Amino acid sequence: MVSSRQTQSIRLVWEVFDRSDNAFSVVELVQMHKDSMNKTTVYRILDRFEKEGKLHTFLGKNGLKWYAKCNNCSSKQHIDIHPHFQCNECGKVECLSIDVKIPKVAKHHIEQANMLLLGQCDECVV
Amino acid sequence: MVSSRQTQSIRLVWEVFDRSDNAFSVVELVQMHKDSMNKTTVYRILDRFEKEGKLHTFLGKNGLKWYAKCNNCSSKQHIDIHPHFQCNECGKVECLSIDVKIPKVAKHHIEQANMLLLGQCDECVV
DNA sequence: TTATATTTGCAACCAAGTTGCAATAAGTGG
DNA sequence: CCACTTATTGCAACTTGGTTGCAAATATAA
Ligand SMILES: [Mn+2]
Ligand SMILES: [Mn+2]
Ligand SMILES: [Zn+2]
Ligand SMILES: [Zn+2]
Repeated sequence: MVSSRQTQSIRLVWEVFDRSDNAFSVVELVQMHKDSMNKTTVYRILDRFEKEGKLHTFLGKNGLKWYAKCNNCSSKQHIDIHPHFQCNECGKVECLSIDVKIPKVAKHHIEQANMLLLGQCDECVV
Repeated sequence: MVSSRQTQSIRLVWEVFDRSDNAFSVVELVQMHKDSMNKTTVYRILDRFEKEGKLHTFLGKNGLKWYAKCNNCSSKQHIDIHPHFQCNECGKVECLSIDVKIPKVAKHHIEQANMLLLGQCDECVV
């Protein structure tokens, strides 16, 4: 279901993404809002933002869910599919605006390619 | 820790992989051995096989852990890194022997690229 | 066959995520 | 400004995948 009311909690969660272009894990998001709302609420709001095309999600290296702002997506479709990077040192996650060409596989129909790059980020690289 | 004894349980878990080139989720593996061993044992044996370079693991579309046979890996290193495919219809997972060239990202050091392709497998494609 | 160290079972635990339902609070119209 | 309707939230309980500590079992070397 898509949000139809502008609540305090919705504003608070959105602010985090509005102020930064980083990706945030669901664990961070629950943690940073733990004094102002229930974790269920955080999960539900993130869910709605995704359905509305405001945020997109992907899985980090341990299968943890991450959220980041969308560009030009809508409740109709998510169009900004791109690879993500996660730093093995500090754990930070970034959206990468590079194109991955989807490989062809005989007799298969490929709909989507999820790519997660692992390594050291600009702050952790030696 | 690497196996130093050949037990019944170890033999049973290995047989599954020996008989097929499929990938198996940890959930399937626990399920199929539930009458002959404890789930903890399954987890521990899979763990050892990975450390020994007999199996490699990766995450499927819901963050679930999957295991598949290695080719020419050892306890020293896993060398057969490749993309995986998961069918959106039947859930089946396959190792793909295709090369993915690792993209360069400015100021980052990329160590590894995990790629998961999603779509319809040969049996589910229309 | 015995000794020893590895492996296993079990029960309890943990973390991420979900559900049902009652309470609360946006938004609407009067 | 007030009442009403219904979306949203809090809460507690639950589910699932995965881990841990420790005592019991068992593979192997002597
Ligand atoms: Mn992204
Ligand atoms: Mn594989
Ligand atoms: Zn870093
Ligand atoms: Zn299929």
